[in-house]
Amino acid sequence: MTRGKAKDPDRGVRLLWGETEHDPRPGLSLVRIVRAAIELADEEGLAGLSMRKVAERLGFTTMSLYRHIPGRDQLVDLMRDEVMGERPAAPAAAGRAAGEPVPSEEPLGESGEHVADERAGRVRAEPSGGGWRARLETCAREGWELRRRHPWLAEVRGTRHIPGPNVIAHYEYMLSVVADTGLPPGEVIAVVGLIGRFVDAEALLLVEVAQAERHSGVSEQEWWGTQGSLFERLDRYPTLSRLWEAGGWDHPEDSFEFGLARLLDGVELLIQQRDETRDENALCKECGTPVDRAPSGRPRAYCSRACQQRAYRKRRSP
Amino acid sequence: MTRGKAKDPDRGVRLLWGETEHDPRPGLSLVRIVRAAIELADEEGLAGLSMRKVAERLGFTTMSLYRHIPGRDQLVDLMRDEVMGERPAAPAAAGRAAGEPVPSEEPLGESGEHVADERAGRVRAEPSGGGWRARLETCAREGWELRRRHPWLAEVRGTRHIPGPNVIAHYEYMLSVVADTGLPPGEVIAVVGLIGRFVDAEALLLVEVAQAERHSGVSEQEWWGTQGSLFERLDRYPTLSRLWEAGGWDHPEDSFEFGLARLLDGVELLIQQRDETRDENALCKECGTPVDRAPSGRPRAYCSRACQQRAYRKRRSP
DNA sequence: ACCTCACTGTTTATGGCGTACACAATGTAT
DNA sequence: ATACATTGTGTACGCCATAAACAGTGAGGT
Repeated sequence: MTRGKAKDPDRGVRLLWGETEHDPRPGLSLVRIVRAAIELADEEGLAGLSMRKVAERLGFTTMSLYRHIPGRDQLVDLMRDEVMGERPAAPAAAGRAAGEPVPSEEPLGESGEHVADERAGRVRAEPSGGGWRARLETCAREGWELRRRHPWLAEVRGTRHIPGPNVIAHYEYMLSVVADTGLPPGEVIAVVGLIGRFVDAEALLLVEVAQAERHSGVSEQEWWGTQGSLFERLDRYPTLSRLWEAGGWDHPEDSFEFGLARLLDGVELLIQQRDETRDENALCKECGTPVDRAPSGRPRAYCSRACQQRAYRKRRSP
Repeated sequence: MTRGKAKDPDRGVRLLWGETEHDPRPGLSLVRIVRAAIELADEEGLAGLSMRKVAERLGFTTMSLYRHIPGRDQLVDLMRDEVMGERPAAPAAAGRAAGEPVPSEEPLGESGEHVADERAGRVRAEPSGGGWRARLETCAREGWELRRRHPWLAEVRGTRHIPGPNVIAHYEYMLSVVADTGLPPGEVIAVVGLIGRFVDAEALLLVEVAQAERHSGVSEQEWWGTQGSLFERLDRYPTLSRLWEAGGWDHPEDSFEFGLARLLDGVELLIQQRDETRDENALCKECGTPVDRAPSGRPRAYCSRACQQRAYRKRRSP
């Protein structure tokens, strides 16, 4: 894979961000290829996605695809951005980033004001109440939901995938949610990355199970049953055996829900810590110099008795 | 991949758990193949690991490998277990699970008491002070370290890899560490899985960067620089721009350290909650019946005023 | 000594993959 | 009408895993 050279390195960007030339003519077109590829990947997974099969599904030869797309990698980028444009559940109108839904060919929703000169990807409709935690959780859940519809999304690996408008819109929104917490920039980015990678990792787990079941014809349980002689050897591991007998594997936690809760808890703790630190490093309300924090007790508002007194006098007789 | 049928489903288990037949004869052997494969994967990644190249490296034909190993998948299983047997940093002697280091051919360490009838994998030397958190963190760090030595380890995907003795020993140890916290079985397993998947996901990130750099010859920075026209389009995303200008990407957090800290914080919180719950569900100190928890305030020690009074009298005049 | 047989390595072949390259058909601009 | 850009096709290359048939080699039994 990815053996092709980049004769025109900008081609990938333009395909994703360029105005969609939706010609109703017969024959191949970018969107048709992308659509067919998504269908195929939905059915057979990303490993089952091949240029040959996409072409077959469209009734063309393999090489015809290359007249529209530089190669397989760019096709995947386009597929990713396409599905990221699907609305999560309730349809949403334009947002603050000059939005207009991007799903090509037919926006499917009622057309709002057209901006059309540049695509900016689908963005969230409104802040949609709740604190950062509820919103971040919703983001994670929508990502999870999306990956249940399009499992291959979690299989997309590699760091050099060009983000399209919809991918960026998602990213922008998540960043804005976390940025509202007042965390420093580096940590905002880290939190968003952490959550995103978590969702992907968990989704990948499910994909792998499904994939193995599909193309082996044997369910996960049955398959492990086949490896009977393995389990006999596990008796000598005390913790393993104890947990097994306690039914730990019979009633497993939902690993997505469990992990998400732990992760959000961890982030919440970080935010609390930062808040405290900020308070402790607060400036004197009177003179502006930094207040040194006390080892315990209520954080001080003034740097010295003198300032405290000055402020008191001001309050009494302004 | 994985197109071979399982004529002998137990073969995989026996290869991993069977006594190592280390024949010093010339020619091929299981261990030689596994060693060569590990070298190759260390250099070229799991995607670069092919039966052809392994055979070439050993000076045999491709098909000769199949006389010793059912297929590529099983080879990967064997490689995984092999490297899991490497000692983390300080060499460790036998543990409680009838340990003996498994790294085949030559154990490399000073031989302790031989048990030898069955392999049980390398296990930790001792509880090695510190609470669950320090120990779990050490586990994660060792996993991280191992994946830096053998990056392909993170690339091993799929749910149907048979664990060998060393893999199981690691798992057993992590389970025991978390089990010590008193969490219910399902949650113990969930925590260990969560941490494990996190380490893998983060390691995979690095692998992907390195891999892309290696076989494209262009560094990550340079490559993204090539996509210049992308960044021009990102100006209209407010949060993205703000974080960019604030230098969020210039001084990024160490995503492994950051994520691990959040994760452990989240787990710690869970454990605290469970402890409180346990206290709240504590039994009456006098009569033993469960105490119903109050919505707020100090948890009650007695189920009723009557029991509280009885206990008080006992204390006064025993 | 001879035959048998298991073990080990080789040769050949099949079907899959991404894509480079030369060629053909078609519609548009000059 | 001619030149040209666009679009689709056919062939070919090198890579992958592995199935199947074949060949050499040494051990055991007769």
